[in-house]
Amino acid sequence: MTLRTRFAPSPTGFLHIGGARTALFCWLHTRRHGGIFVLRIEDTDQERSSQEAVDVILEGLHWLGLDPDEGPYYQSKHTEMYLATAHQMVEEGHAYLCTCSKETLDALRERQRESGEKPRYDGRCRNRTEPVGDKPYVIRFKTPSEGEVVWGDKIQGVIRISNSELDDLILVRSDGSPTYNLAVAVDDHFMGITLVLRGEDHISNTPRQIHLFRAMGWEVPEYAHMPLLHGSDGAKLSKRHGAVSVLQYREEGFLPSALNNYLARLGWSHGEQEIFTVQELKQLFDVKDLGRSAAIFDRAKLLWINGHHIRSSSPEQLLPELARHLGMSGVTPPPLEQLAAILPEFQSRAATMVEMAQKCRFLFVESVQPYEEKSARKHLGAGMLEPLTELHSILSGLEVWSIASLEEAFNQVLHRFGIPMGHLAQPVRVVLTGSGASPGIFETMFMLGRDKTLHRLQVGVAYVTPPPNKKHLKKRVEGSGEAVHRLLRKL
RNA sequence: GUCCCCAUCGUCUAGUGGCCUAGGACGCUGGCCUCUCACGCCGGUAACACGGGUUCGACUCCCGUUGGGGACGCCA
Repeated sequence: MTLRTRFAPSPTGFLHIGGARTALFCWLHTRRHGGIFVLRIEDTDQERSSQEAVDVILEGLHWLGLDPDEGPYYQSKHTEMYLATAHQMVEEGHAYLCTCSKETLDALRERQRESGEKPRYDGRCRNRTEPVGDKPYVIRFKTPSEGEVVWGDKIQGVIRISNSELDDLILVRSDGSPTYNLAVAVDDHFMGITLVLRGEDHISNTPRQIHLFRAMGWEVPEYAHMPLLHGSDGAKLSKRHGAVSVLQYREEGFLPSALNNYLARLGWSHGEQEIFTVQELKQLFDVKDLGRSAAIFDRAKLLWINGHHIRSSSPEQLLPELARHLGMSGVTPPPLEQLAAILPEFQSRAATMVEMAQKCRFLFVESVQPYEEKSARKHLGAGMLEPLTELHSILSGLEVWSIASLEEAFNQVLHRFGIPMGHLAQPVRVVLTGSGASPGIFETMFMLGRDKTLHRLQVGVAYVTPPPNKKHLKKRVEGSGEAVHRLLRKL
């Protein structure tokens, strides 16, 4: 029998990182074993489900590359099938009609909790097979009162739950709609699911669903309950931790390959390997190798892995994202071919695509002023006037604008003033990029191009020119350059 | 409260009775490289929760304690 797994989110919110991990493990395990990955939308709760949520989940899965082989199926379209199953169970004596009101049940639970018992329905309607007048009723499953349910969980090992722990669960609500456990069992059966892989918060549902399978005489699938993902406080990931949509990670400049890599390493490992491509994961991942303890989400390591993937990605994979983030940071991104030329210089300098956009932004803006204050104070003293002027002069006369010629020009200035490399490179860097950190200075000048480099040097010269008194300045202004005009206006 | 699950460095993990004075990775940190920032390279920091067994020998097996998590809905 071919393996069939399913990922079954309920569309009551976005797909967060924990759900994404469940989907990833399901998908990877299925890829590894040549099975079918089914997507099923669990929208039996019409009140809380929404189409927007479905769309966002689909988009998130697609971004991660976890497209289903089948589906999405919608449970809301299978209502009749669920109800037919429930009625068959009533007919065959596996289920009954319960007319107890919510108030009655709340009171019952309250009493049980107080006396230290596990809250569960007491079965007072157990023999009812017909409605009582027009009194509203729900359909309940008649859980065996004796014995226990045992299954060999592919991750957790043998789990046994005593039937005395189980409630007579509601199959159909008083408004006639099916509930979760009924819908899941029916769908898992009719969709031919052979392996139910889900979070361990579903362990308590498993014996209930197994009971439904048995009552209907269906073959019970295999189960694998994976440990949950926890927030930094050690509790199940929730919105309180700022558990956000996986799409938020795209906005923050993470690569899907990196997110998959990181998520896969939470609860799973392969020797001492840390970096995996999706291809490798598809060949290596198996749920039987999963650990049994919960893992805490660690953004620092995600960042490191993301940096790794950025470094090992081809420009083609990165360019559209770089352009997108540049656009969002307010600069008009140049054509992709032009971006391709500069991208390699930034691959080793960014942990996220957002960071990369920030770091290469200086190439595309009109002005890099105001300079980063600390760097300017440190590197742009009055003493830089002559070296910068000299460099500008030599660069102006350069016939070929290349790394080699720029280096040669630099060396001339260095030699003439007898200063070390750092004493010229840093001031030039601040003047060209506005900050004290950038790719190599020759590469920076080369990428920036002749016009922008010369212009920014000129602006820099003006910046380091000691503030003269106005009279003196006015005299100089006659027939002098743009930069001085600007300086005058500033005074 | 009841039931279920878990327990190795701060975090992710390797470890399946002797190879462990516990290995790797992130982080933090010292250094190298160096025009800056990264990358890269070399080094350091830091853990078997506790108590009983079993055994010639326990991180590894068993029991208990403690701690953490999950589940107890006409939510999924």
